[in-house]
Amino acid sequence: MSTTGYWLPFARSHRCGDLDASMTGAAVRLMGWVARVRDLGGVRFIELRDRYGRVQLVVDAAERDLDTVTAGLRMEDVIAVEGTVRARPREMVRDDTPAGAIEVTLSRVVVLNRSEVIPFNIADDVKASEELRLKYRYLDLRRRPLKENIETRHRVLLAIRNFLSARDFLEIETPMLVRATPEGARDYLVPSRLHPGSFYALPQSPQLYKQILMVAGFDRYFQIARCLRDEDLRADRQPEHTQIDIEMSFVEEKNVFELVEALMTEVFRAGAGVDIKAPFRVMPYREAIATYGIDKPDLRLGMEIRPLGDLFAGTEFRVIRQVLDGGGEVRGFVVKDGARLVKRDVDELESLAKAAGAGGLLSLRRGGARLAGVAAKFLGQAIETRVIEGCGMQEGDLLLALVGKTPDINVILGKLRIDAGRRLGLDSGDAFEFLWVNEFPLFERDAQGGYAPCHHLFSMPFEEDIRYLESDPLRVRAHLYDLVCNGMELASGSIRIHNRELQERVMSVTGISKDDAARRFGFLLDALEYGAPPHGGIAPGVDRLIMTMVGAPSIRDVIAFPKTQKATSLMDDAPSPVDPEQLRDLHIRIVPPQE
RNA sequence: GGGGUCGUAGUUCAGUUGGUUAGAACGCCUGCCUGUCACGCAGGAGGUCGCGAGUUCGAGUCUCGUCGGCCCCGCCA
Repeated sequence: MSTTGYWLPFARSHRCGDLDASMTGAAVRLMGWVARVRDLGGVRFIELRDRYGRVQLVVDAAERDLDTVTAGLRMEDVIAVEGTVRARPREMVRDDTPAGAIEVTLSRVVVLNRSEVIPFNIADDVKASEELRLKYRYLDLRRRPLKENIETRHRVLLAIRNFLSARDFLEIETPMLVRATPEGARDYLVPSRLHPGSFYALPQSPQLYKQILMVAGFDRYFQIARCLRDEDLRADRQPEHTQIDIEMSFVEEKNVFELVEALMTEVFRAGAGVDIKAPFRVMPYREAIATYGIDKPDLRLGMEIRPLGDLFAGTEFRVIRQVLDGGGEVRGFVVKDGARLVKRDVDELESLAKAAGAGGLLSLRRGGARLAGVAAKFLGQAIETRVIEGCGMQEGDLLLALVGKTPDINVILGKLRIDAGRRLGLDSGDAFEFLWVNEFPLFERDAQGGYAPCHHLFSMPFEEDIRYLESDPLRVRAHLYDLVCNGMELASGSIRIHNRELQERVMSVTGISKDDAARRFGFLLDALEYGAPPHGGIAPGVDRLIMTMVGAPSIRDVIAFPKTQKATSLMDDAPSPVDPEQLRDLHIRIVPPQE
């Protein structure tokens, strides 16, 4: 009988993960990778691993042929084995794995393929650098934590398709080669061979197409859509990400909320086996900024930011008095049991505040009936009592506060709050705190002093704010909403504009003339004139959803083949130079970067 | 575009004020070992100190540049 070969010697009867004590006595044919070899001389143990689990194989040295074949085995060799499941001797039973009570005695071993000496161990807690792991991604993906993330991702995508399909949503594919859009994120461009000098873009999102699908009468659409943006990367940003693109006709904001709440409930059950609480809390943008200094607050942290001016009123402390007299504010938040923050933590928080533009950081700790801290001696018992009571400070609680102008100090306080929460470990744990943030402004100031869409151009303004479109654009709120979970923006959507005239007015606020609009978005504007129904939608990001669900620190942990921070793939070495002939076909000449 | 940080055997790391032949653990190879499960024991091989300049009698160590990984700001979802 052959002991090596590329062709399967027999059919697989079970997976390693199928075996447990109930299988004792069964004849099995397994295939998988050698995870470990323990050679005791007279007996050799081999741990066999496949996608489903691990099982221990046993070879007795007296079995000469088997001994010879297995003596040469190395980690990650691929083998096929035939054998019998038997109970382990009582004192050898392990209860940390399903197959811990049994082992397989072999009658045949075939080496299907050898492995080179592996560059790093296939262990749950890998020690190798991420650089190495990305180069050998196929080995990294054999590790259980990464494998389980990919499995979770599959279950989530399946649950999404089932959920939406059961509610009459149609999955419709939109093009990958689309028209370039200069505003918003930078496009990935694709040169056209048939049209020298012209380019397609890879889609940043299917936004325009899904709106046009609404005009086409597909009143419930979804797509598991890949979206591509040529922007710099972060721990939660990749050049291509996947979103669940959803659009509906004849709906209001609350209908979208209800749908997504039901979807998330289903998805967290399928993906993580967790029951989440719905409906989610809803908070206007203005309140999120005022209370948390950020539009995607992590509610797990608590520590709401509050105005403190009244509590400090009448203080002789110059730093505070001058700001209050000058129309500024004192704002801050209470760190529960802030004694857990040591002096170095507080010093680093102050550095963070100063780096963000604050003059300094007020830190006051309650000790008995008094406050302790650099500023405390300028306050006096009366004000200290007022602050302790007004903020509800318990023994050991720490008040962190800034003085200055809002919203500046609020944004800085928001950063301090997150940093303090991280130092206290409040951002870990298995809770999921969902939150809708809505009533976003339609516009924000852009770098040139003009107006840019806060989100995108197509969101419907509040009816009562439309009159400020031209006179005071920043005052215009829109039916724009984000779904936030644990400080992560999980989804973003809006009710869209379905009227050409209004759409053109909004565009013109951002500096897009009617002619520009017609040239660049003419197909959408035209479509709006042929019975476009009121519609709206949302797009939850799959990668961030899985990250949040499994607690992954990096988006790379939930994508099979991710890019590095410089947007390269270390495994296949993309991007790469191409042959001159390919460039000639595309009518492209390379201009080397200037020195 | 900017800031921070890391880069030394296959891997993870140590390496003193710049000084003889750059170490350890795991992995790998050889031998021994019949109940291991991070098996154990003995021995061995294995290095362009990311790359390039510079300073110096002498550079893993100091300086400059450069490449790459990661985190952050800008940007972006």
